[in-house]
Amino acid sequence: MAKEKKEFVKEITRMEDDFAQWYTDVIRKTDMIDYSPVKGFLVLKPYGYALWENIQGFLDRRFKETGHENVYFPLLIPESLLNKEKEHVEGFAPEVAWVTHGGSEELQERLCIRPTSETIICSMYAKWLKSYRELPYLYNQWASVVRWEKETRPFLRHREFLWQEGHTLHETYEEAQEETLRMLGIYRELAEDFLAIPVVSGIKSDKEKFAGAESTYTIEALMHDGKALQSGTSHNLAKHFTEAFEITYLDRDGLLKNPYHTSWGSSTRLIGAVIMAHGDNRGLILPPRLAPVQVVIIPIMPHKEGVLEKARAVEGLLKDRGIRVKLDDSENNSPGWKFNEYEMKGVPVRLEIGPRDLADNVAMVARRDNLQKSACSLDTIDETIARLLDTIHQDMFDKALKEREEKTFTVKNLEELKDQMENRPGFAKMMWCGSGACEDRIKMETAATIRCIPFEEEKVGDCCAVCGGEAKHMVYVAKAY
RNA sequence: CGGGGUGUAGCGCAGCUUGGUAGCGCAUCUGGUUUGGGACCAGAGGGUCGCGGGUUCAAAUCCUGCCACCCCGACCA
Repeated sequence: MAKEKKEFVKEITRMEDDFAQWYTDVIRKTDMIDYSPVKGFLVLKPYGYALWENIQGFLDRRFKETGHENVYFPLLIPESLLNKEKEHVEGFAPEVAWVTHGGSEELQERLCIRPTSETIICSMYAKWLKSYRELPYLYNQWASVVRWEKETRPFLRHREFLWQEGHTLHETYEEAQEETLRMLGIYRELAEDFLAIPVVSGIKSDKEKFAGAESTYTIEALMHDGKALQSGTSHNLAKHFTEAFEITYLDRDGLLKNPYHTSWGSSTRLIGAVIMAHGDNRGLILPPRLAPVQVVIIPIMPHKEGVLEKARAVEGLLKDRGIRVKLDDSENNSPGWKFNEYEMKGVPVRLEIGPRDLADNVAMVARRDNLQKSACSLDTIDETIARLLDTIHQDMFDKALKEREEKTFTVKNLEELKDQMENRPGFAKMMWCGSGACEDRIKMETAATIRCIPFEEEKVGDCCAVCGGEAKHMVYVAKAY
């Protein structure tokens, strides 16, 4: 048996030598997903879906608070609609899936499975919008989209993923811009205040922006392996689509005008971000506000007298506080097995209650994030745990921020950038002249990309790190998922 | 699309060189003993050996065609 134990430890500690392997191991062992018979499509099992539900819950609440309503548009988009916005179709055409038959009949016009819904939504907005009095349109939809990716990875890139996409119309450019930034701000809140992942907010370069957008804003997070993950995007689409789809309204001045347009989205990819930004070699570490189970109580009951009753009482206390708690009183597995199981699944807090604790009127409290274990009086346990969950959130955020800072360097030229990307991957801060040519060179020579021009730029030099010309912006560069 | 590899029980694999009863570990089920860091004993169930063809008295094993999946090199939330 000692041998089995050793193998288990070996398997889960692969992170040091192979991050990708560690990532898929964690996902497999935590029973979040399964792989479908169709390549690139994922089955979300209860534990995986619960994570998404909690993300949905946070976003939906914030969307409603900012005046948005949920709607639903169809899965299939006629080819002619997809083709209306030129840049958009060029961007998405290579990766759309097509429906060509209805029953045994070949369709006259083939239908694409939405890779995103701008086109179908705009076609309906064109029909609906008449007057400036109806503006703004503030709609969001929860849906899944299909993009026929060549290479897939669980949560980070599949051919179908769950997401939300907001699509709004406004009277002025300024209003649309304000909306674009407001929604990016909500994504930042989600990442930092809910998932405990620090992010860099900023604007995408022209080459990296959404197909059909005037400008694209992003939040970028850094993973354990030094790669960046785009974790939410918000686009100011200006009139690109509203003109192409002839969305018009009669304004106060009696003139027919095209409204300004935004769209913004975030997806199940965020679950991948949580795994890769917080996990360790024992498995998942869930931030408390996301965790489907925040506290697991493991009764240790060689003789059972009183222990289970006390565990149930504690469960009740925590539930009354609104804490998501699970009492695992199954007798199939040993306490040791349960400890490992819930650590692997990332449950933030574990309570152990056994005869020894009962005698002292305490419970053992074990934190998942730093693996510390201490005794806690049963009299004040609900208060203690409630506070502890907030502490854990903050500590996880601080730790992730510290890690990001340790992986962020300023580079002065292409050589330094290349060196960083090869030897100590992470974010590089550098100056950039703004030219597409220099951007291409970065990508060609280092395989990294400009992640964004941050809102908070620092002047880390005077000239472009690539061409030496006059610098326009400071940018974050990294290899990306 | 080019290079390499793998298909055998739910999962992970051995067996193939040199053809001859389908095997191991985990998981599952039953009974019992256990329970403070992945418990133990005893028993049981579970297989078109990826698919098709060929050679042979006999094929998981040899030959052949096909299929699927994985890894490495060009696009992407």
